[in-house]
This record gives sequence, C-alpha cells and structure tokens, in this order.
Amino acid sequence: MPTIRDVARKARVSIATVSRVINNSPHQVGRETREKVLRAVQELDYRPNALAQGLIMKRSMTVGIIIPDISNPYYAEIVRGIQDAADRAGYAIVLQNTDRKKDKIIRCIQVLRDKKADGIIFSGGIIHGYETLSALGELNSRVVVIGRHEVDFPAVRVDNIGGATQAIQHLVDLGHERISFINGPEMSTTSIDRQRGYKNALAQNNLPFERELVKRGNLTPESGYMAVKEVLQLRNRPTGVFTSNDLMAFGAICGARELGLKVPDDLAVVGFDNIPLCTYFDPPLSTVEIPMYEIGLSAMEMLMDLINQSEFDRYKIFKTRLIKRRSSQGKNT
Amino acid sequence: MPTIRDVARKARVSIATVSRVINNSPHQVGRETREKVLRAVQELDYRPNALAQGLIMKRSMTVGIIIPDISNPYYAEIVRGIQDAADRAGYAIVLQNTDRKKDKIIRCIQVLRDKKADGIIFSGGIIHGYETLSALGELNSRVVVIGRHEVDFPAVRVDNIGGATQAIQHLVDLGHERISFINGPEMSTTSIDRQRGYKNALAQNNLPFERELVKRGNLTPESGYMAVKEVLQLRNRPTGVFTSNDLMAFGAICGARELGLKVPDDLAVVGFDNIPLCTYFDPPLSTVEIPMYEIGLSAMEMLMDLINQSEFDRYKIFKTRLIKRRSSQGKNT
DNA sequence: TTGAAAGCGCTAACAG
DNA sequence: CTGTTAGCGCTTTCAA
Repeated sequence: MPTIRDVARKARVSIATVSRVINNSPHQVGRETREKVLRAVQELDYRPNALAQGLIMKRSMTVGIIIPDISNPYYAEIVRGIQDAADRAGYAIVLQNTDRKKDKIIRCIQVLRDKKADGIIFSGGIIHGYETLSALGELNSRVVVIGRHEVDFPAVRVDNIGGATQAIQHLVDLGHERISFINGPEMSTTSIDRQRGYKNALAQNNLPFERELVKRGNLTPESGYMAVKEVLQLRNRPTGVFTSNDLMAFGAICGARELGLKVPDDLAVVGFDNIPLCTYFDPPLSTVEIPMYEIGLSAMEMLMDLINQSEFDRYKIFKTRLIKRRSSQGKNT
Repeated sequence: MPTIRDVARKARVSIATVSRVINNSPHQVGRETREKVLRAVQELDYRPNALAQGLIMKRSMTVGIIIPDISNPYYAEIVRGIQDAADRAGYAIVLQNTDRKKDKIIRCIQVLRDKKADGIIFSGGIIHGYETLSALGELNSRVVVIGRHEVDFPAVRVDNIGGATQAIQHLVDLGHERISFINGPEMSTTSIDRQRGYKNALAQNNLPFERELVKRGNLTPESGYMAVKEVLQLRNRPTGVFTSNDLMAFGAICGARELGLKVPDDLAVVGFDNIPLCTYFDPPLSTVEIPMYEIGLSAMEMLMDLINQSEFDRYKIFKTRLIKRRSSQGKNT
C-alpha cells in the first residue's frame, strides 16, 4: 500500500503538497505541481489511509446505527434509507443490533465512541437512562433518535397516537365495538403512544376500555399468533383486532384462521407499518402506513446537519396514513 | 476525551506502562503499578482511541459486509448471523448495499479498503470481474464470499442445484408435469445453479424443458406476481410453479389468486429460502429451506479464521431442506 | 507556491 | 519491571 510519502517521492514534491492536492485544500498549489501529483496518485493507485486522516481530523466519516434487530423488515427498511443518504454524503455506517438489551446498547455505544463515529442514529429500546446517556460521553451531542424518547435529542418521529387513532376509528366506523389491541414491547414509547391512541379513539366513541382486550407481543408473527388466540378465547370475543405492527397482524390472521374464523368477516384486522408484503397477504392487510425509508433518509440528513453544525429543525414528525385493504373490510383498497 | 497520556500522568507512570496494562501485554507489569493504572483508567473513564490503535496495529477490528439489499429478508437474516458472530469476537461491521451494481460494489470496496477493514464478506452480485478484483487490492486475501463465485475465495455456499432439484422432484411426485420456474437475476450464480437443478430434475423425470415456462424476476414479490401472470396466460398453462425465492412465491400466489386460480389445487407453488413469514402465509408456503442465520455465522467465523491465519476449510456447503406446506399439496407440514 | 516539522493517540522496540 | 523513543500516515501551522 503506497503512502503519501511514496506519492511525494514519485512526484518529487513534499508530502504537504500531496496532502493539499488530494484534499483540494484552499491553500493554492501550482497547476504544474498539481498535475504531477495527480499523476503519481494515479500511477500508484494511492488512497489516503482513513484511519490516519480520522486520527488527525477527528472525524471518521462513519456513523453508527443502533437498532433492535435488522431481521425486522421495519428496521431493515429504515436502515436502507439511512444507508442511501449516508452513501450520498460519503459516510459509511456501522450497524449494531441490540435486541433492546441495555447492556448491548451500552456496548454498542462504547464501540462507536472508541471508533470515533461522527454520530449515532438510535432507534428502538431505551436511550434515556443514566448509564446509556453517560456512556455516550461527548457523542451525546451527535445523536439523532428515531421515535419518541424521553430526552432532548434531535428526533425523527411518527405520529403514533394519531396512527393508532386512525386504525381504531376505521374499525369503529365499520361497526366494531369490541376491538382488541395487540401491543409491542413494554419499554417502548412507540407502544405507549399507540396504546394511548387506542384508548383515545375508544373514548371518543364512548366505547369502554377493557384490560382483557389488550395483549402484549414482541413484534414477531409468533407473538401475534399467540396473542390473538388468547383474546379470541374470551367468552365475549372481539370482532376487530389492531396490532402494533404488521408482522403480528400476519400472525393474528393466521391464528384466527386456525380457530376457524374468517378475516375480515369474523374478525377484522388492522396492522401498523405497511411493510412491502402487506399487499401480497391473503387477505391483503389493512394497516397504518409509516414512511420507513423516508424516516431513515431524514434521520441521516438530520444527523449530517447536526455534524456540520448547519441550522435545522430538531424535530421532524411524519404523519401516518391509514391504508384500507381487505383484512378489515371485505372490499379491496 | 482523556488520552493515554492523561492516564499516565494521573497514575504517575509512563505511557508505555499504561499501554501494557490496557492491552494485557505479555510484557510483565508490577501488581501495584497495574492497579494504579487501572484505577486511573477508571477514574478518567479512559478508552483507547481505536483509530490510533488501528493506525499502528494495522487492524481496525472492523469488517465490511457487502450485500445487494438489506430490505430483502434473506440478506437481513444473514446479516444478523454475521453480526452476532462479529459481536462475540469484538468486531464491528460496516454494512453496504449495492443493488448488484458494479460501480457501487467497487465504491464499497474502496471505502472498506480506505478504512482498513480487516476483511470483507461478500454476497450477491459479481465479485469476479477484473475491476472489482483489482479494487480489492491487498484486501483480496481477506474476503469470504457467500454463494458460488467464479473465483477462489473461501466460501460459504448453499447446495442450490440440490435444493432446486428437491423442489421440482417434490412437484413431480405430486403429479405435476408442466412446472414453471421463476428465476432470479441473470447475473447470479445462484440463479444459474437453481436453473440447473430445475433442468436436471426435469430430465431425470423425462419431462421436457420448455423455454416459455421459465421467467425471470428480480426477487421482489412484484416480480413474482408479474411473472406468474405471464406464465398462467399460456394456452397450455403449468400446474406447478417453483420460484427462486419466497418473496416471489408470495407474489405468484397472489397473482394466481387474482386470476381465479386456487393454490394449491389449480397451481402448486414452491419457494426458496424459508423466510420466517412462510408459515403465516395462506396457504403456508412450501419451500426449500436455507439456514440463513447459520450461513451468516459461518461466514464470519471463516473470515475470522482467515484473519487470524488459523487453519480452516475454505469451503463450507450447507444442504438445503425441502419443507412441505400447503401451497404445494393441500395438507399441512 | 512550496517545504519542514510538529503532532493526532497509540504500540513496540530498546534501554536501563 | 519501567521508561524513552521512534514511528503508524496524515494535516496543518509556520517559514522560506
């Protein structure tokens, strides 16, 4: 691997000059000299060592992204958005899965700090909390979170309360009065907000909130399957179910089917996320759309503004959109 | 951010000593001294700068992983496996999506080279090809590929020929004689192998290979949907269809349904991959299982062996397993 | 316009 | 057992 010194030698200039031309430094370099250097760079196929650059410039052109689980299509899509934005800006991303475990989150943060990541995008799990926050150290001024977190980081958010309300209102409009809610992980503000939307919508329609109709899953199809079976076992079973993500909705539909119930005739189902597969399911899944890819893009753009100290809005909130498909109402979209 | 010098000062020792204790260097350090240093490290919350370490040690504890698209659950699952293995070994991963585009692949490689990645795991798309190969430079001795590539890198592979054969044989056993094949991207050895398996199986059963029954998709549900419609439009339409991945199978089932055909009664469908959602689909999807997570794990372990110059088998091939569900045969698994 | 030299924070000889 | 010192490859004053 050629170093800057090799280039300098070959072009018969000093390393300072080489540095100037490869960095398009404002410092002027003679036309002739510049070309000599460029030629040497070409011939040697020289590429600056990013580690050395990072060490001295105190920026690594790397950002960390911390999520619970890349296997979840929801996060995969967000990551894709982040990635594309990062790519365009010349940043590389280091990906970390935490399964929402506190100790993993802390380890991830430390690794990123050690590697001098220029920033972090955090989504899923808890980042407010003393240990986590203090692990961030100086990085704490370069964090963008996705979702609501009880701490003042710049954030890209989704109107989860509104989204859940839309879903429930839709079911109510269809005549459902007993609507079950299969929620996500307990320690998640997303879950809290969606439950709030659920409650609000019930209240607005003068429907009672019944504890037994609310179950908790872990966002996998399996958990939706389990949960729906429980709730359909009740003597007075619900006629509609709203799940906190699409994966659980798929599980729920499957569970209902196993119990001999038809969706949507015997049970109307509405999910959340609008992952790509929704349309292909049978019946196609009604859901609350979140623009995942755009969220990823925005988060990365926000992080870059933060890093570059540009002006920017610290909050960006995406509206959700109800997508009516057959799982709730029989006719298609 | 405290540096090693700060620690040295606080502990009243030299930086060399600090370095020795934080690296558990074989070089002995006195018990007392060690404790003094450790205490200083604690109090200052000192963490070594990975960039500086990398610069001097010529290893960054980072590996690159290059895939077409993290939104594809197949790759997401593999990445999860890689990640978990990397994590255990103290490596971070930088993720890159290429959409199988040559120029993107090359850019990804260069970035990794600049950042002094310790190795690369490559999957999907073409890595053999002059430009790509030469972009690798010295990294070319630290590459593990997933899938068959026409170049001699250590590889984790799947028996795609065998898998496709299993799928077709299964359909033949069920009495199907006209079996369509919806293949993946042209420039993929995976596609080539699966098509070979398809052909072989037909030949073994004395069934003709008919060009018109073979379509090509891009692995998305949409493309499976389009392809199946084409093939079902034929005057002598197939009664079975085998798709090169599950996503396309989902699309195909959806397409068949739209044409008023029942799966599996009018059309038997078999996919490939066994992504988590297969069970929850209606009908549950028969498919050829690939142990994606394990593939990811293996690839990373292989890469670590490569990096550490340990002995290891340069090829690991995973067998596939046919999973019979309702989409092909009416009765469940 | 160019070059010499001082580090960035760290490891690893080499001395003592 | 501990410290001094020479870099790793690069950017950036400061002089020339």
